[in-house]
Amino acid sequence: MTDPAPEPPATRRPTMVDVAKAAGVSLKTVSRVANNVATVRPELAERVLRAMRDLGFQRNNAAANLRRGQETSTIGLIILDLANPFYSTIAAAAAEVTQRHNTQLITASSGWNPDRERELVLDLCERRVDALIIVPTGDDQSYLRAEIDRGTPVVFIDRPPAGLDGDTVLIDNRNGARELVRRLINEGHRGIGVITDSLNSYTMGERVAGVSEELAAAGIAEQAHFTEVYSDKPETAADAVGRMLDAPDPPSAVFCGNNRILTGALEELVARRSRVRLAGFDDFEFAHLLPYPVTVVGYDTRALGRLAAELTFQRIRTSTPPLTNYVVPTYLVDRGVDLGTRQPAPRVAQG
Amino acid sequence: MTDPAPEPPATRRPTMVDVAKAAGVSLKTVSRVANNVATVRPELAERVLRAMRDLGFQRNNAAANLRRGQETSTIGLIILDLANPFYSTIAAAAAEVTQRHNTQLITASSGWNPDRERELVLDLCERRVDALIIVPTGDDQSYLRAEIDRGTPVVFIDRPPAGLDGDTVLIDNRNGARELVRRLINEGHRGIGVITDSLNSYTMGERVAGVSEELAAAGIAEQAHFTEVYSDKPETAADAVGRMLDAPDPPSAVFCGNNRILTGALEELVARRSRVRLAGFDDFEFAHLLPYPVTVVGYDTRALGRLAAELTFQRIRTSTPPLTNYVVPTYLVDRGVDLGTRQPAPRVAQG
DNA sequence: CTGAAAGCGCTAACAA
DNA sequence: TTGTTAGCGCTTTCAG
Repeated sequence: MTDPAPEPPATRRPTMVDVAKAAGVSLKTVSRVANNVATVRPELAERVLRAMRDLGFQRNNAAANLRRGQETSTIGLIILDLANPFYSTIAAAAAEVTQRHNTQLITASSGWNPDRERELVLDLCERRVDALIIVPTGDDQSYLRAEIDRGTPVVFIDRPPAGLDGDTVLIDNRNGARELVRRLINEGHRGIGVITDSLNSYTMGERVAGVSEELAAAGIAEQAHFTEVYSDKPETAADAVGRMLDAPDPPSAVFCGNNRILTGALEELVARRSRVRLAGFDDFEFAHLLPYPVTVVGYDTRALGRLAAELTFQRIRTSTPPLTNYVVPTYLVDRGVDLGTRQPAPRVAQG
Repeated sequence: MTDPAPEPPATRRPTMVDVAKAAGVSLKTVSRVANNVATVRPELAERVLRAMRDLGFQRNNAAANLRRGQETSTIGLIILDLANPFYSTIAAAAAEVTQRHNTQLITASSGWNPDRERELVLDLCERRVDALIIVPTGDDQSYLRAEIDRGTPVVFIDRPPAGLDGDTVLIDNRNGARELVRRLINEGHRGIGVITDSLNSYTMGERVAGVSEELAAAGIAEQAHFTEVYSDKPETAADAVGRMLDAPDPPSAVFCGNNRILTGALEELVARRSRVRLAGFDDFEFAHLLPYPVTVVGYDTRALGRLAAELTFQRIRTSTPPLTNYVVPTYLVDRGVDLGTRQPAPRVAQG
């Protein structure tokens, strides 16, 4: 009357107990083999390995980590937007480092939303990531205090945290801006237009501060035209440049705070067949093919991700050393194609 | 003589037991509160929540999942290279969908290495991801059979798997190529140059097949010049175009298999101040600013990631429906700036 | 060298 | 409504 114990459903994953049964050894021996403990008789080990292969055994790492204490071999990376090449480059560089440490990276985008950032931090902490790398947004990261005290290394990247000290890896925005403006000044420009987006962000604030410092040093601060655009659509920047050029005392050079503004401005200059000097922040993949000569501030984006990840592993190893702050240097590059003065009205394809 | 039991070290994370003790309730009540089970007296729940806040409690999700069975709320995404905007766009779109499902995405790059792909799959399976989304590389994904049978949904993206059937989300490469070639033919071109990289990849194979079909349909297959380049450096493509144009019977139009080849070819055409018709695959962010008119085959890259992720959740919900194969359509777009014939020798900045 | 028992932090049964 | 007990799959004592 009693049926034999039904076989476990085909879908169930084999556990170490199953492997032990199949190999005719104890659970512990299987565990030892799985962890490459040397003190197992080769013959037994062989039998266990065979059983593992036959059953398609895959250790449940969550269970192993649970018992073992910590070390999930997972790091959380919170960036602003993975669709943005700047951040995806950072993510790729960081992933390359974590990969070498047999650690996976969980990359999530906060989308410039501080609440979302907090949610993500919480979620990642509940997954017990070994460390966090964060591009902070908003003006308060003090909520991380508790987590850091609990021993989770946190490294900030691209922007420093607010309301809290922490390890950082930043770009030398201020110096980059200064160098670029110095270059324009050396070329003889005096009336310089400056187009930025919201100065609320640390990044843009630093860049503008660099511009201002250099203009002040040259004593030509009053001849500058500062404009802030409130949308990252290229047309907005195009309009801004247009207005500058149509003003009574137009600038002979324009500094753009980032590459979106730069390309927007460029479209306007191309359309006007202008020869105004164009320069700005951020190098990018096809910048050398822009249809207008530009000088841009470049930097090693990959270094940001790489340094942050390396610093992270350093912290995982030995905690509570002094705060570390890396600064990635910038350099100037000439990009774009100088096609000279042209006759036909240029056509800019829909973009 | 007996010291009092030492307090747990400050670093230890509080568990539900700690919370229960602090709130003066049982472990299970804490668990219920943590899981929003409604049947807890509000007053007790309040006490528990307070204790949680005071202790800074964060549930250990690994432990919860372990006990609960499956569902780690994690999906694995294996792409070829996160640093490539095509793949990071896919990752971003997929992440957006998983985020809505309260699921984190672990994105890893195989770097076109089939062994690495297998390692990553194994690692992700040991983490018990709920599903896998894979851009396959190499010519054998049959090793995934066992995993799929065990119930892990696997969706393939951009390329179909080999040695195995599976859900796929692909681009309509063949038709895109056909349409573009048809356009060139309609414009009157007969001698068409075709530059591709290694035809070993599914993607390029499909594109070239589309080109060939259309050329054959027009009866001008013999007038075509096919060239395969073996490096993805732009100069290689530039050289290839150069050789085509210097040949006895140069093409009047050139079809490039991807955007790296397209930009490489473009550099050569700009340098020669050529007016050869240029066209190719892949639209990209700043394509509308290329200093040369081009027509490219575009497609909704985000749709790839989005559809794959959505399909994945569908599969997690209800397994073993029939195989699904999405095909993302393509379209033609005109890009680049037509600056007409120009006088000064163009300067292409270092790139 | 091997195994039995305990327990990581949590949830699912089953009482009370 | 609340608590008790068992146990997820694994590793860690500690005996054999």
